[in-house]
Amino acid sequence: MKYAFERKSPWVFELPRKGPMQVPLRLYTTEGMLKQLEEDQSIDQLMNVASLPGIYRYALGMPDMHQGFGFPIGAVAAFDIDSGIISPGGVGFDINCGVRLLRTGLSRQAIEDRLDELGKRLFALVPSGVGSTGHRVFSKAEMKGLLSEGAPWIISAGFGVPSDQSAMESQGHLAAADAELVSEKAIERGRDELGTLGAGNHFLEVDYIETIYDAEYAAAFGLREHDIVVWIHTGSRGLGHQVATDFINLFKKKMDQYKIPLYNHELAALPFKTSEGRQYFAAMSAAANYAWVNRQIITHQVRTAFEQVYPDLMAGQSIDLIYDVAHNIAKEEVHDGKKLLVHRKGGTRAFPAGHPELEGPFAQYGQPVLLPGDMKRGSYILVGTGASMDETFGSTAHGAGRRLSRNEAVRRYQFEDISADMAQHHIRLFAADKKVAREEAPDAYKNVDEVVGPIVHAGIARPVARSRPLLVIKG
DNA sequence: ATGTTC
Repeated sequence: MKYAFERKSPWVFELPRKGPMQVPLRLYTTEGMLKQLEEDQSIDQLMNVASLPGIYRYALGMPDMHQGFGFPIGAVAAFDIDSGIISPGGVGFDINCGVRLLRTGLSRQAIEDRLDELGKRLFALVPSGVGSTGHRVFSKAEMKGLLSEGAPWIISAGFGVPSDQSAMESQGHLAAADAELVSEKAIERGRDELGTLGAGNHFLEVDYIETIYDAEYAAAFGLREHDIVVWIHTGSRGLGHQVATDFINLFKKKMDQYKIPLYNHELAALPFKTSEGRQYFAAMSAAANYAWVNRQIITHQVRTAFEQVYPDLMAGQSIDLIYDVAHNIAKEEVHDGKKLLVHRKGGTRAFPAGHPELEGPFAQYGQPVLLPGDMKRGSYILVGTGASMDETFGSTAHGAGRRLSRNEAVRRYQFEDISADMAQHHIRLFAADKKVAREEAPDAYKNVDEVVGPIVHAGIARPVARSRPLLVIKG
């Protein structure tokens, strides 16, 4: 073992602070997955995060952790609001990359005969792939509106129903957003990309509920065995990427001035309470609003596809949003009675019942935690717990997490083999780009069952249900 | 992740 981790429990491993580290690292994982982490730079990256000013308690790694830009993916770090930093690399390039889950109320058996047609309609109505553009271009004035207001803006424009908004983290908008701090270049990149999936790990999936782990919570979230659900995973596209690029460049220039140590050239950070820190937070919030609008337009397109393909079944039937989570974001939250800036980079909020930020049924049950796996082995729906508030700043993992780099996956897997293997499992794959599909080969990811293990055993989320794919649309 | 090397 290259690092001197102490085993706090079978699922929690701690690396004591040393050198410039202000706090220890704490990893929620297994012995086996911890060993794999030594093959990339993610532990060193998390040690750098633990060395940043104002970090509170520990730097957290989730079981899906792997190497990212400056800051690992599958990591959570909270900083004192007054003395701590904010880091664009701690949010990620795809600001408010996130996941939403829809329930259709239709059974697997009912939709099976027209699945191919559904796949084709979804593939046509939801543009995917690098550089994909949407069905309409938004004006600059419209961009300012949606960047400021988020999901409510696009729902008012007719894409969705008011009840959608109450099933979104932060109700689909961050009030700190300031559209004036999003560069012209970022706005220009974003005007024609709304309603598009993008590439990489982004996807649209039609799944069926395979297993219910908790009948009461499944019923509360409207999940029934064999029912069809739709997963949407995408973010803020080129706009968010441009905001991240703009502010990483600005931050790098200013670090010396604010005397923030640069442990790695990718890990730019500035005090939150500086004009630059606040500016990034306001621009990040606007990009987060854009991502919620993006997922909302895609939701509208999914509803349209189901209505077109199944007009008979959809008569009197609505497709409802179960929940929408952000997994690349920084938010002001209160933990241990302290105001903190929580960075979740590939981390899902997992607030429990009774949390003051939750409303409606979620106040009673806790928020749904949406944890997608790879495109063959399916995904989990969990629920937030009190232990996540006590231990992980109300957070858990965000997905299976990569096991292999994109390049390594392309070297190992051929498109035809992936497609044939998925067909064997009765999964139809619609891929905009064969190379991207090879990067996303199921075996390039950790086994989602193995990733969920430490979460469930440590109690930082509770399992509610598991779904398996039938149709996969990939960028 | 990304108008996939501004």
